[in-house]
Amino acid sequence: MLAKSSTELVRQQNSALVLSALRRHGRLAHTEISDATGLASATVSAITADLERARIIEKSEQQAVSGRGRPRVLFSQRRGCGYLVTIIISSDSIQYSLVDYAGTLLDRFTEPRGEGGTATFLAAISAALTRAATRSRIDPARVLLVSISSKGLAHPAAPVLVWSPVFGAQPVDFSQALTDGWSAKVILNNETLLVAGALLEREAKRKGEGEPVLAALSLGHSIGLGIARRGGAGLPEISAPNFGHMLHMPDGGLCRCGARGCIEAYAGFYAILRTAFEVPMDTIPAKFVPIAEIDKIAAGARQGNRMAQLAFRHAGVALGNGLSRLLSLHGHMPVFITGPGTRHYDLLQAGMEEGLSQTQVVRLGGMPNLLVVPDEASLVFEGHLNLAFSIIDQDIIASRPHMQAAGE
Amino acid sequence: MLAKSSTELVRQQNSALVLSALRRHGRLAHTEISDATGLASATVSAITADLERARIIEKSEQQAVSGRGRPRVLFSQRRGCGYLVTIIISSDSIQYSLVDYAGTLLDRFTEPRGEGGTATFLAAISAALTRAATRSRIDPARVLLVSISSKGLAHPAAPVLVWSPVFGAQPVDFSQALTDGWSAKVILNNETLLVAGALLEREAKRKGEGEPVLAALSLGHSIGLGIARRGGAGLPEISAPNFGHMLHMPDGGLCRCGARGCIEAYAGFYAILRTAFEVPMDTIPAKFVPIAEIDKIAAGARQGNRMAQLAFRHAGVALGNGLSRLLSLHGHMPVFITGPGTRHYDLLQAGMEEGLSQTQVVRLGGMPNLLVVPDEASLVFEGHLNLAFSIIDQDIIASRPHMQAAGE
DNA sequence: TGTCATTTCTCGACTGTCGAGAAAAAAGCT
DNA sequence: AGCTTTTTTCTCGACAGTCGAGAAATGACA
Repeated sequence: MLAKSSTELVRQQNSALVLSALRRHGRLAHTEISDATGLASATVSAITADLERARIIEKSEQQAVSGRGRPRVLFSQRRGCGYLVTIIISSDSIQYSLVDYAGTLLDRFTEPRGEGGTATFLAAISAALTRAATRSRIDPARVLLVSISSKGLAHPAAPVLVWSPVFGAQPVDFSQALTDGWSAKVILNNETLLVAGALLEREAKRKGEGEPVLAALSLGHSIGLGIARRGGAGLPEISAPNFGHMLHMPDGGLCRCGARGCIEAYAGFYAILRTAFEVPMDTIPAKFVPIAEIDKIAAGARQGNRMAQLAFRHAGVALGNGLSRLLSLHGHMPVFITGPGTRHYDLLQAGMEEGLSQTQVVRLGGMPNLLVVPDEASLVFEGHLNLAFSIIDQDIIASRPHMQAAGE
Repeated sequence: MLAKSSTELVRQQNSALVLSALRRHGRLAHTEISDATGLASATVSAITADLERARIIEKSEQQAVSGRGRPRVLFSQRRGCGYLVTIIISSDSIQYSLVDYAGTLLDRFTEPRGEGGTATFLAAISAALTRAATRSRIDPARVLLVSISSKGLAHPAAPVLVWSPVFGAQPVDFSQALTDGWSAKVILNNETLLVAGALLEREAKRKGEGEPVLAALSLGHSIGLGIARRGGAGLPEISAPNFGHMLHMPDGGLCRCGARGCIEAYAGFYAILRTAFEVPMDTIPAKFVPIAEIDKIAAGARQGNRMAQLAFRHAGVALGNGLSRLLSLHGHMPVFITGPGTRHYDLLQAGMEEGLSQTQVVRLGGMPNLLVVPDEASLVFEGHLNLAFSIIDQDIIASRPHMQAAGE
């Protein structure tokens, strides 16, 4: 059933519009907000007055010199309105970032990922969270959101890691990482999903609207994929398919996940290693492969080593076949390739194109655009900020029963 | 960018809500509308008055006897408000249905699908359309929508068949089927997409809300798949992946589409025939296989014929592998199986489960629910009506600049 | 014939957007 | 210095929409 609408929802929607304009462009004057949102000047006045009264935005100190005329008054988010913590979990370390409501980074530190089970893992995160808050003298209750990303499969609704390279099928419930005094909402997303979201936003900024849909493919020890789509209402929809463990080849090579024939079992770093050294395909894969090892194989391949070349070719074909299936099931879209594996994209490319070219969608719609974007780390953080602040803004607006007097 | 909102959009949204309630339940009284939509009684009064003035709905003649109290006044769509034509294209025939705005079937006839190219094909449709209109003495200008379905790949935006079993990659633009005097919008959708939409609606009616997402799989000469999802705003999102021609096996059997290794080349009727009779896999597939032929093979399989059994098993594995990839890329969901091929589901089932069981998503999330729903034809028509009327209602509401006086 | 139960309709309060013009405030000009 | 110009912000009244409460309508029932 559809949802009913009312005048109050109109105000909510338009307030969200103003906040998102502020997010996208940072510090805007009254007229600029009006231009960016399409709202009438009078409406912008009403909304900014409300938001200012509610201490969500504030008139900026520094005024933009605009030449003649009445000087502009710039609005921006009130920094102290709330805080965000992002946690980026990678195979060997965990990076914590504390960000204020205006989007500026206040603190960042990285801790090695310890040994042990999920309990000690969660305890370590819990401790790090408290450390982050106390170090910047911030009351944990004022942290509105903790945004976590990891490789692996996240539960669609709850902040639970359903499968991960490290803990396997043992679920990790991150909501347990919040101790007393914390009231933040916790979200967990696949890392490459955030990359896709960030790329969609970047493209939209670069050229008006940009791609309506795109995929991000992360190449590394494991294989990740995210899809971002500009939905009907204008807000982006992002999803993280389980691409790395999609079936590539029935009864194929053994994968870390325990299944056989996953894409990752052909295109992950450990798989490239396995093929290059002619280790049997049913060998339990290496837990961790230093990137230097892969670089060595790549160097060999570039110098003519047949098995090394074959390893990359097989990886490319697995990726290409997988992408062809992606296009079959999700429609045509450009693919942005990122992650440490992009260093050896030259060795993968031919195989990928071979793996793609056979399917009907590619024969009809042509080869998809394959673009390499090496700097994965900044994309992940960008994706965190995009997603987290859109949720925070939404929550803040929705949680105010009636704007009315908030006192001054 | 988000869209701005305004009070007028609120009215549009709520009018649509009222109309959709009327669609779903048929003939409703003031209070019932209020209950179904959640709108205040006064609001329902305002909206129904508007819609009545605009001659979109009308007070029904027959009154429901409700016991004591002021008698209820039932509203329903005004039949003459507009008309809908649905065209269901199958491999050997084309079925035309004329439906009035209230959803009642006025006329239906089926014509054999002639020989010849796209031009004669379109001309035949054009002629049939005019015939449908004149036979019921309806001005073609009052047909608001022509909703077409076919197997194959439809263009996401325009009513163009990008690939079809009959015409191959030669595009068919159905908007050319409208001659002078017709002003209807034309939409084209994959047949199985409509099935998925109909199933989603059925499930929602059966139990509150029902499945949030489901897939429909159609088994026949070709293989079709549709996905229906209850979206964030409550309105269903449906999509038709190119499942039948997704890659099953690299360098595999030759498919009708010209590619190799498509799922259809293993699970379509012609593929079952090919395997059962041990015809080489690179043989150009049969244009058309009578269902009796498949029934014969199935009977043989049930009596122990090894090759016949193998044919169905291979088909099942291809479908199962394909579905496992669907779940990997779209998340877990139940699969409703329909089409003439369901008659032999008993022979396919084991292979499908084998093909599904290997992948990580299935190992983690369990085997998806596989449900057989044989009556495909009524699902297709139901899907046409659901989709068409939601579009028609939307258009009607949006196209009225300002309700105001519409005269009496 | 009068009362009752139930539904529909109407009124006033409230919230929201919009366009137009008034007010503000700095730069430029004489 | 004082006036004009220019640009931005603010304010006011008109208009559209929803909602709750209560009035009006109307057939059933005693």
